[in-house]
Amino acid sequence: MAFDPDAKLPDVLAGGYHLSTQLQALLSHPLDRNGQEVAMAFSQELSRAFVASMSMLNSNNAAAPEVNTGNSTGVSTPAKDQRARSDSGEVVTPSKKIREEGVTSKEITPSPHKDGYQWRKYGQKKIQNCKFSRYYYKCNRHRRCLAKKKVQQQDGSSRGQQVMLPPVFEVTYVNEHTCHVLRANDHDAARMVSPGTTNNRRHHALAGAARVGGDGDLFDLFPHIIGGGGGGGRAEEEKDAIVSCLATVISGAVPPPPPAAAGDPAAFVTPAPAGHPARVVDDGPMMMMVEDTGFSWVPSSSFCPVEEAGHAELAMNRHGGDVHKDVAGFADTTVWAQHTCGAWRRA
DNA sequence: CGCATTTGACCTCC
DNA sequence: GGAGGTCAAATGCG
Repeated sequence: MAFDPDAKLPDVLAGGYHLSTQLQALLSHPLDRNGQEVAMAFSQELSRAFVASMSMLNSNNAAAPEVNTGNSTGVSTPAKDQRARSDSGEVVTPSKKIREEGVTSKEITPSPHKDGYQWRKYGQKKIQNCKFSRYYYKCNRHRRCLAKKKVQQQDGSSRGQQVMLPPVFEVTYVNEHTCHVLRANDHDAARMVSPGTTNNRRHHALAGAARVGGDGDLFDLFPHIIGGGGGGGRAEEEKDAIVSCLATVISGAVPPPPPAAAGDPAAFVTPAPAGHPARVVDDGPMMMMVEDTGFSWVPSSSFCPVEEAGHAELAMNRHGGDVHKDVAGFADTTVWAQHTCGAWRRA
């Protein structure tokens, strides 16, 4: 299957979804050599589908207003409107505070909370000419971390999709994360007082950050990955990671766990680095405290957790129920259906 | 009871 | 004065 360069995003995604279901069916049985080759072919097509999709998203982000400007499409932009569009278009007229602090980066993502950080919501604002409210978050990893982000859901209704697509969010990062240094200092200070006790260490970490999931968190596990906040190459890294992970999981012929029960939005499956218990800080509707081993922050194939998925199926337990996430989960509408921010919460 | 979220009020800028 | 951004008291949840 080749992807028509003129195909529309919904078509490509639908094709990718179809491929994934075929692949799942194929992988549900032990594979002989021939079966592996077929699976590899499927996986390659699947990779192309995702690359094509991301390429379309990126190109839309760069030029086309239909993805980037919410529900205001193609209208003239007087000065007043430019301000309203400042977070989604080329024209940015940030407030004094934002200007002083500086916008670090922007990205369009279906999973605005999957960036490896823990965020605390501190505000919500109805933005003029925007269908959805804007949400304001501060880094919750350290009280003194200056990093912030704004999350604005794009109006998907104008995209004319024929299949269900996840909502797209524009995430604007403001200020670099300083929590690494702050946390390191805290850890050093903790060691000075009482070296080598995890309880002490946990005590000095931010309460919300250290409380969940035992010792390690993403900083501890992947400090080289979760470096600065909102790096410029994030999208490219995501793409590479997705392609690499898909190729890896298929080439390894790792059969995925049984698909989640239909209609259960909380049921998704995730791979995880072996030996590193993944943590769901919050799987609530807002997905406030993230992160798990989601693809968003995995920068390179060298750290693809999927390689170990076969023996490290991750069970994230919360409220007595197991929550799983799979490599296919990022394309699974059941994931995004759970956290469309205010759109469905306030309907 | 502690913490996160909500939300109206307030501040600043244009 | 309107709009975006932030604050902080109120509220809800575990």
